[in-house]
Amino acid sequence: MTTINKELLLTKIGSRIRLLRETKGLSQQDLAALCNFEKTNMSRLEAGRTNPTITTLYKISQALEIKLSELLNIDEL
Amino acid sequence: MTTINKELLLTKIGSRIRLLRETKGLSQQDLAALCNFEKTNMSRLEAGRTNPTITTLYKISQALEIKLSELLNIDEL
DNA sequence: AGCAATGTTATCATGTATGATAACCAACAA
DNA sequence: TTGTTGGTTATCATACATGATAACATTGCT
Repeated sequence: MTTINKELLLTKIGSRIRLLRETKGLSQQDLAALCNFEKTNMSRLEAGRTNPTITTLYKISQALEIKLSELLNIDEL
Repeated sequence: MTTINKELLLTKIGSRIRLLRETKGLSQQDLAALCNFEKTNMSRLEAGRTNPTITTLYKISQALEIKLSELLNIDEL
């Protein structure tokens, strides 16, 4: 259980969202729409350029039809 | 996979943190110290009176020595 | 060539999370 | 009584997430 820094944490989560989104064949636009926000904000999230709140991540998990814990199921975290 | 409202989401997460904290025999003070913040902020979090960022939740998971996905492993979410 | 789709960055206003301090309550021990 | 521990709430300043718009680059299609 090694602690990683904030930047790495955020990029890992962003990459995880991107992976799951692409697996479902959705564009950033599509996923953003399902979450009721703009594609620009999805781009920012996936790039790890923001520190999302749990409600934002929950909206994404719902749009991806997975559990919140699955969205954040990243080996290193 | 039913969508719940924000307030319920936050109280469920707060309760989850409290449960895990008490299971480890830690006071709010103890856990807050491990996370490098004040006990008042831990109280606020557990009460669901704030919408935590993922970095805050990550700090807590590290302090509790569990994975982030385990911290958020709540049936309904 | 134009055009639509996809994704990115910059920027802004507004709301709110965080970090901190102080005041308070309850339970309990000295 | 006094002091300690555990927890709560109110409040404040500062930083930043969110929601939104605009501008831009690519790619691929017609």
